[in-house]
Amino acid sequence: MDTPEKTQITSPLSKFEDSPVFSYINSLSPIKPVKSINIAHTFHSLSFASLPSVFTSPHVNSHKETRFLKRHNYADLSKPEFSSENGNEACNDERVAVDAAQLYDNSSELQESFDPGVSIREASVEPPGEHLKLAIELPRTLNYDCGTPDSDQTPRCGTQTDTVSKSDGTIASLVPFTDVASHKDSSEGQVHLAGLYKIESKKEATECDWENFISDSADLLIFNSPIDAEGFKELFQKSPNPVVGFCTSFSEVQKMQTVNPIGPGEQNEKEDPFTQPGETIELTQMDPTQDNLAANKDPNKYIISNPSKAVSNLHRGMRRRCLDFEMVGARRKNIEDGSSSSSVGVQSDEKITYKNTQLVPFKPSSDSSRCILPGIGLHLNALAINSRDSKKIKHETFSSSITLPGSAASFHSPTSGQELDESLALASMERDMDPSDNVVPFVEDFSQTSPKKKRRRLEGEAEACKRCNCKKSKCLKLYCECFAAGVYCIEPCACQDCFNKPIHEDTVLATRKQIESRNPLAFAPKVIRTSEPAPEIGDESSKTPASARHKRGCNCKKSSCLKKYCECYQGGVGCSLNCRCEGCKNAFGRKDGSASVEMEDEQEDETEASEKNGVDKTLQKAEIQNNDEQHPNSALPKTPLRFSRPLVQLPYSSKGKPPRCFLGVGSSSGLYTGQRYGKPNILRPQWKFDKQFQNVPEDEIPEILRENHSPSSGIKTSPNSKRVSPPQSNLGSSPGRRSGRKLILQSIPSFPSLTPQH
DNA sequence: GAGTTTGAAACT
DNA sequence: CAGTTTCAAACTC
Repeated sequence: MDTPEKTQITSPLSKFEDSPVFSYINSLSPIKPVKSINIAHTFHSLSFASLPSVFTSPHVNSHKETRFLKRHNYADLSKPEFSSENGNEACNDERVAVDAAQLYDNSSELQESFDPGVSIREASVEPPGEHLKLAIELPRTLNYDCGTPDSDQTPRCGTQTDTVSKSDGTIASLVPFTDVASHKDSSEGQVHLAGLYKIESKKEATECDWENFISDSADLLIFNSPIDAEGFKELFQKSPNPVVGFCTSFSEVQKMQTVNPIGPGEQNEKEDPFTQPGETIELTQMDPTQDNLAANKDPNKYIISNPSKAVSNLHRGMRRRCLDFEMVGARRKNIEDGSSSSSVGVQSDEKITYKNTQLVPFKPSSDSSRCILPGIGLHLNALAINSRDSKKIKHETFSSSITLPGSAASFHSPTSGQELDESLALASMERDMDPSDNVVPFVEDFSQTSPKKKRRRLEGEAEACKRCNCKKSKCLKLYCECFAAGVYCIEPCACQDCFNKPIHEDTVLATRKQIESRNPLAFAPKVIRTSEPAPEIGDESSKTPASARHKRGCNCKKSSCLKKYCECYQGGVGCSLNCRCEGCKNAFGRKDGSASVEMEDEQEDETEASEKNGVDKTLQKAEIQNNDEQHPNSALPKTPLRFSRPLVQLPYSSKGKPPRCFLGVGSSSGLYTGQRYGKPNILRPQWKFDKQFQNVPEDEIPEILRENHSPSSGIKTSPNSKRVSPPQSNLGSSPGRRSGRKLILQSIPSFPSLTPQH
């Protein structure tokens, strides 16, 4: 502990322990000093362990060591009994370790003190090196954590945490805890983790009822991130070392539950910056047996150990714009930063979980950008992972996660990618977007490796989300579909040097602002829809078939507006006067207004349904005419994304691409910001949803649109836009003017955008 | 899957 | 504001 208080306290304590008086007292007390305890491996030992922790003297260190030793011992010792007891001890040891960490300032002292106690136990079983190593590392890590203001000391250490957190403030607090612990292992769990507590009790009953434990823990874990939980499960199940003592496993489990990918040893290594390289090396060498430690030698790796890998993979998988919990993200961030505390950090996670289970849905944190959706699974935005990496990860695990609000956990089963896709799709389908929801669930296809393939695949499927393939734009320009849609790039994206990721949030937002400064409507939906038939839209537009129009109009020269090159066509809208296209043959409506399939339908139907139908018809016709990819709305029913809301309602089919999965984004900037921005505006990705006309009942119309802006008005506002001015500007200009007709930006209202958040 | 075409976006 | 370049999607083979 960096804190002087601790050090002060510790030193006296250590002195006290060292003092003959202390030894004398120990001899008198029914409880024997840790050393003796260690030998006995009995509950008493546990209680003792707690005591030393209080004192923070070398005993503490010994305990730490013992903990690790215990692990090994367990490994060596197949006996369940020992394991259970040891586990208890281990827990105690951990606590002790924590305490020691606080005291750790004098690492040398710890080591020294540590040696004797440890030697007794360990001598037989393990090489002292490990213990020393562990002891050293732990205290360091702990110290580190303590030093960091942010570090969640309490949460980090499941049972241990309590002691740790308390220790920060006062050592005394530790004492009671230790006492409790001494009585029962479970006591620790009680203090901090109810869920854990159960587990511990189970331990006693059976050494390794891991599955049960996992299942139990899973519940707890789910809230944090279902993925993690599963990952943990996998870890446990897969754990190559059955040997791992119960205690060890338990502690690990806790850590794992906490979502900390890094195992204890690993964590230590990460924290290594504090540790001296030489020491660490020695220790690792000392313990060749410990896979985790050895593997973890690489400080750069988040997770080395097998179990940790699974977890890490899972986390990596969750990449997308949305984060499960900020907490998680924060944690990860911390980890990345190196600030993350070791095992302690993990434990903290646990704590958070059980405490915050409620929180899970969503935290509006400062980091909000990451967390878009409440309850949405988080993609480790915090972790800056290259899309490439993610791809790699995919193979191992479902790289991308779907962030479904609420139930993310359910979806994150470590199943095959297809299953995930399906589950995701289902989830998305099941999940209706609440008007309040900022985020729109997006589903991604994990199975596909190449973006194109994915895209195509998804195209067929209404659900698919778009993925970009940017190579030079860094996904920070409107060229990038993801960026344009206001969403972060995700694993499936094949982009290179992508900056459109949560890690680069600042850059993304800055760029976004910059672009908006140039063109306020840059992120506005490209297609504007009118509730009523086109007449409003433009002079000619009135003739145009589609109720919706492209805000800027197209500029097609060669495609005759019959291919997706044409944004109007792509959006399923007819060309309007604003269009400068040549040889327009837009199936949805020619610029000259000649071909309007929809006109009739639209005129008749102002209602959503009617409009939709019209759209569908138009689309169908278009297909017929063009033989293009587009499918009529028929896809709609299939679309997983069908949202209760209008946003999603539009048939994606019109576009070859399914609407991209987007996170709900509030204002234009909002996509990235997500909830931060406060208003749960309906966000639509301009994206392809926009393009498709959506008839949105007024009710459904985003507040922004309703309240303020007639869409048209918004359009007009664009100062810069040459094109920006909507062709329908006439329409838009007067919201009230035309009977009830409303022009609505399908996509998220970008206008209020950027500013609100920051 | 690679290469071409296309038009929007960005730049000058 | 117009012209040019850049870019990535759409498309073709």
